[in-house]
Amino acid sequence: MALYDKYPVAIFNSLGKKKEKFEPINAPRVGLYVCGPTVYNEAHLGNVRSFLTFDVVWRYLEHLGYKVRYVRNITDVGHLVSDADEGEDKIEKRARLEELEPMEIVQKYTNGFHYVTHLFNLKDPSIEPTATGHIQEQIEMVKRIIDNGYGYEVNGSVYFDVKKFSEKYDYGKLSGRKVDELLEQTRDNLEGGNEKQFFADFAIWKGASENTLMKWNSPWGQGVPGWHLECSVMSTKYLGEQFDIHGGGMDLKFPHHECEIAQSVGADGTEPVRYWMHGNMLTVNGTKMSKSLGNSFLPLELVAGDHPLLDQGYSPMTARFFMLQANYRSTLDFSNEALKAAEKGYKRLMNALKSLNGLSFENQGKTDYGLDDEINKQCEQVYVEMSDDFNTPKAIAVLFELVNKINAFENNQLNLSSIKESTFDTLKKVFNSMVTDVLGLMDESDGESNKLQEVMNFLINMRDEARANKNWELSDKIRDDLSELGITLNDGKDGSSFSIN
RNA sequence: GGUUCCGUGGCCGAGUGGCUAGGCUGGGCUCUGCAAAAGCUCCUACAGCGGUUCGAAUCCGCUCGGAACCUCCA
Repeated sequence: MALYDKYPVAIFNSLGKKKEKFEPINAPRVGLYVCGPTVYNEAHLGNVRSFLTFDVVWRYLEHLGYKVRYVRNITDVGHLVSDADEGEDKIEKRARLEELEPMEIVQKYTNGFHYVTHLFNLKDPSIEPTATGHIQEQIEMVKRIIDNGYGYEVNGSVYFDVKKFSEKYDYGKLSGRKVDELLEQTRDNLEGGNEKQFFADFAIWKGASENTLMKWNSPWGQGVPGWHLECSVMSTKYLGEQFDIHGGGMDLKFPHHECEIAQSVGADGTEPVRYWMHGNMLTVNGTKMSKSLGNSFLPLELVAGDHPLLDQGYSPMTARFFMLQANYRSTLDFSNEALKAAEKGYKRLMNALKSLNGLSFENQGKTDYGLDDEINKQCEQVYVEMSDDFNTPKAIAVLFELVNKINAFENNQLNLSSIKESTFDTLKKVFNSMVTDVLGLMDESDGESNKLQEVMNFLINMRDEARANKNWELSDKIRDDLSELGITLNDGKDGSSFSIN
């Protein structure tokens, strides 16, 4: 029996706004598509949250035994500044500012993005396709949309005919919008000089002007694909006309994802996505973190603590743990207090992990069935919570209940031999795989060199001698001086150990 | 203006009808040469008002406050 049968996953589907049992189209294979970054500048911590959410989704599904193909794109053309169909290409604009080739910008910020994902221990996706690498496929899709009567050409640009589409299909069902009301609902609906027949129409191919750097040949002249198109094209190409899960930030729900649905249905007549998942925003003082408000910070600023918002630096794993302590569908408010609390909690969790792996089951004593049963139940509960729409905060809460048990075993406050060996094995397996493989938390204190270990052993031995001779003056000096260097000594029953702050 | 969401203890943050979150902080106890760590334990909240119900943080209504989307954004 596969783990995914034992712990069936429920996913909150944005389409319908309720939790549904997750049933892949071709189990055990799962297709997962997530909208990646537009690489025109550096990713900030808010961006990281979304990708982290789906990193854990991917990790957990794989852990349950699914074979997941995770596609996360890089948008390197077609994303326009300001108005979606009127402005300059974001990357091209940046290229002019930095006096670089557009593709240099793409490379630079793609590299930067990868640096960030690795910093936070996000796994590299199965496929990371780019929009510029799929121009031909995008042109083909535009053709199919036109052939089906849902696209029209104006001056070398092609627009998606939302009105026509909505005669037969429900445009707006994902975001809860109604086409009839869209016009009145918009604050500024009088954008002048528009080629569009209906203001809600969107570009699927945008004609390029003479001096544009980024442009490709097409049946409608030189131009660039519309922003929404790449995701439809690449998800279809690598995951099929219909696939399992599509993820992204809340702010992409409309218009981006709504347009994706329209394009796929308009081109191929197929509803593209079974389960839509949307992550919520990271906020600062209750307001969305964004560059324009100046309340965002970059990962390196986070680590260095080099930003007015930050009292101190926080490690990437502290931030990762912090974000996983909240549900992905809730906004999460950033504050120094909260991050400091997360830092301590994270260390507590990792120390317990280290302790657990240092424990070995010696011999079976008299079994405490109450304790044995409790540990088994908590191990199962972690899966139950994760399977309930990837509820990381609840799963972590259960893990902390296990931390209490582990620490008590470690310090002989509970007797390890009072549980069954099989229970101990389960505990070890579940705790390790959940913390490391699924939540993706790494022990950052790793990398202490052997030399340091040797020197510390030397100091600890020296202090033990002093303590044996009741030379408290010397033993306390060693401990206090080390403490000033950021190394804490902990005296346990089986001798002293040290940890680096 | 339209659509949607949220308001939980000192802080963060789970929780959709009856039972418990969890982390951090603060108090107490145990252990310890003293500390630290750890274990145990205490502080027990659901914006306000009304309604439904045997019973509501949880459902409904209103009020107040905040946010997101409608325009690029994870």
